[in-house]
Amino acid sequence: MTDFQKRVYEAVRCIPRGFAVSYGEVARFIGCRSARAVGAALRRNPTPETVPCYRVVAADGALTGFFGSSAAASLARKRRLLKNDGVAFDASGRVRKEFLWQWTR
DNA sequence: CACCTGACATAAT
DNA sequence: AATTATGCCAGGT
Repeated sequence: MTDFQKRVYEAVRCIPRGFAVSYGEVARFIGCRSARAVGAALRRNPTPETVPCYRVVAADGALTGFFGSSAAASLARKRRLLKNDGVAFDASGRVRKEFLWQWTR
């Protein structure tokens, strides 16, 4: 477990139920300019019970991957978890903007 | 050390 | 709205 990964997981644990944040937002919060690096850290989530990685989505609300895969079935699972949290989606399957959250600056 | 690959983001076509 | 080009950077090889 690298130091970078710890920072990512710690940040993601703070995302409140019923909201989603973008990879870029997580990156910015932990002081990194690469959203891709965040995705790489979440690619293999070691503790799904304590790190709700399904609450992390693309900047436009799209679901780009889950459980190490971007397959439709994985994304559907991710969508179900978010829905279960009360998050709503638009017609094109993206998280509605009013459910996108971010750390207060 | 030098590539290479992405669960990304943004600007320019 | 959709596609392309660039920048990004941690991890693995």
